[in-house]
Amino acid sequence: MADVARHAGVSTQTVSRVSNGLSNVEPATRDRVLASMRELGYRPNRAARALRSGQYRTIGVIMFTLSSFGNMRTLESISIAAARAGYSITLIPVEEPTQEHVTKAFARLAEQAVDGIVIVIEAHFVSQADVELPEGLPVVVIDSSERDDYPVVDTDQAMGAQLATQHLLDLGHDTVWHVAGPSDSYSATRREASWRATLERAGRAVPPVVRGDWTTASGYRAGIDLLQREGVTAVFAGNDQMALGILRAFHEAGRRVPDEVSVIGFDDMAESDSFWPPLTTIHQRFDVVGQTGIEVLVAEIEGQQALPETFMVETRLVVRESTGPAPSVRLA
Amino acid sequence: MADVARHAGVSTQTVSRVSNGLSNVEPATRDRVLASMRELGYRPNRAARALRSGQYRTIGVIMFTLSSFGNMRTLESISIAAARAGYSITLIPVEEPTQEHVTKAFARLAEQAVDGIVIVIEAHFVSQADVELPEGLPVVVIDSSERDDYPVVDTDQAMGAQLATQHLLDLGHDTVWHVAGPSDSYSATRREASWRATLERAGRAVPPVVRGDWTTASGYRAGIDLLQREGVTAVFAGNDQMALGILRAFHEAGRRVPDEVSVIGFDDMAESDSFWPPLTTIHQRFDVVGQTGIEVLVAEIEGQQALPETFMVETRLVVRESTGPAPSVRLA
DNA sequence: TCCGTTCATGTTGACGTAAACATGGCCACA
DNA sequence: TGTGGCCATGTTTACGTCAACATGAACGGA
Repeated sequence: MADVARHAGVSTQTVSRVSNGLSNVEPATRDRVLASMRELGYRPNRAARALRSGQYRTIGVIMFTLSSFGNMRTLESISIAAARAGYSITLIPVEEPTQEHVTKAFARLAEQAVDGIVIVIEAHFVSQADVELPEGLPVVVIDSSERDDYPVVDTDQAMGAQLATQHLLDLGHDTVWHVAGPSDSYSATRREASWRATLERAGRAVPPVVRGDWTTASGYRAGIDLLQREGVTAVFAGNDQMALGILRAFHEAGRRVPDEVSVIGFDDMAESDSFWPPLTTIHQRFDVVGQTGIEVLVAEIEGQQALPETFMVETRLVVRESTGPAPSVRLA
Repeated sequence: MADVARHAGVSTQTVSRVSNGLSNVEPATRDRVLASMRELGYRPNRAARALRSGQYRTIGVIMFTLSSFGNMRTLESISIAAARAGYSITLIPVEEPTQEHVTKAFARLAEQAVDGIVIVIEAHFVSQADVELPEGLPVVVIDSSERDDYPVVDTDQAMGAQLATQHLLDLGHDTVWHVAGPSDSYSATRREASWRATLERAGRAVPPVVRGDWTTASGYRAGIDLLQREGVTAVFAGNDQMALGILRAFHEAGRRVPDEVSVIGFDDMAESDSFWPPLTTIHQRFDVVGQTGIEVLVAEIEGQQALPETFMVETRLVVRESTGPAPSVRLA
């Protein structure tokens, strides 16, 4: 900066003003400084700027590494929304979904140079983690339980599960089986509870839950399990990957979808429309979730104390070809 | 820091020494300082540290937003490897794969506080982009053409395409059709060239290339195209997503896989083993690519000038159920 | 006992930037 | 013509940390 100032024949302060686009600089001076900056290849030093201003213009994102379609999409929209708001994204990965690694990740986070953080981690890990977030650091929590300490942005899981279950009931199925995600997952339990509530509200029998772990392999196992049960005509899978595994199990057994059994997923992965058959599913607006998260966080960083609040993002039913009328209805 | 020093009754320099784990501090003093740090909730200021040392301990990653399975996996392994090496990751997203957005992203990158950068972008965008990388900034390029200015880490695309093509020839197919990725993609053209070379080396006819754009939808269109051609018994898809689209087109037309036509993919997505039928494909070691990239970059940052060099990561054939003997062979 | 060495700890200054305050020229209005 | 105010620009200083040098106590060997 001093070099630029000397080269342009002005003071460093003037260079600083030009660099920050402040108003009160003579156009001629500004041009001279800009020319010198270009010529000397000047780049403002972020560290010095941050040290002086106390602002890093950086947001930390802590998440289970991009193992899932949803996380990946969320991260994508977070990073784009942050870039638009003039913030960088620092990624703090959690190597494995264990308490130990979550705690480690939060420790790394604590020594980061960030103005605020986005937490995209299963709630029970966060609460159990030996977390010492720097006081006063703005935080927003995504896809987790409601909290009274931080704002939360979440997909309306209950609405989605209800849409899925109701869709199948509307097609004439007596009841709907559910292949749920792991019981320690907040999303999984919310979807499961809403599925159950929807069945009960309709006065239907609630079949036992088949438990998976979000992977296609667990879906496949669940599918084999379901094949051995009587009267399974409709299955609501906790996510699209498990739905894919279920479809595979049904194919292998020669069980026709949707003629004999309907399958619905949750997420609407990019590939779901090309599954065989194309998967009826619940579309999640991960882009909206990420964007809203950043908006809330930036408001917290730049504005006043944001009130802890929960922002719900809607879901939408996408009907494709893996769901159809119940077999008995068809016969009638 | 001054508060901690006062509280512990030492100088700030001693606090600094404790904070950095330097050797020459009396154990009793160290404990006293640590206690004060804890009590006052002291966190070292990264900006000041970076300003003083000239090191940010941060690596920038510029990539087309996590649109593809491969990018996502690569980013995952990059972030974990970086964390292990004591570096943070700053993500610089490219909103859309256009020249304009790539240039914008590089502009943002230039004002980042990073010690080095990983470029995960199609080569032709990088060369055409109006890129002014800060001089002397260590760089590693992933999944791109060889360069003489920066080290490159790349999957051995040629080997993978050869494995795929040869696998189908070995099964008795007369030739192998190819659904390629976009012609401006470096990976796509390398796979295509290797497929062609393998066929020619075996003295087989080289069918016209069917062009896709990596998406399942384009694979579906390619599949419909292939259905109208004569003598298609083996298809090598440029990636698993297009393979999925092809499978769907074949299913809809009642063409049996692999009895009537074999399909092989490239990537080995997490879901590929649950496609119907489970997809034979080429497994890419994205984890190794990311990890190697960070190793090379960190060596460049911390060590001497790394010689520009290309690191090849091997691929591997994963045989599942979407490929089988050629129909004519079966009849014989 | 004296001097040199070692080691724990303290003092000073600089990294690059920008806020706060200072300066001096110019213009408008009385 | 004098005076007050505005505006472009300059000067000073502090942000938090750590390298370099300074200090002084303790200890060992002659």
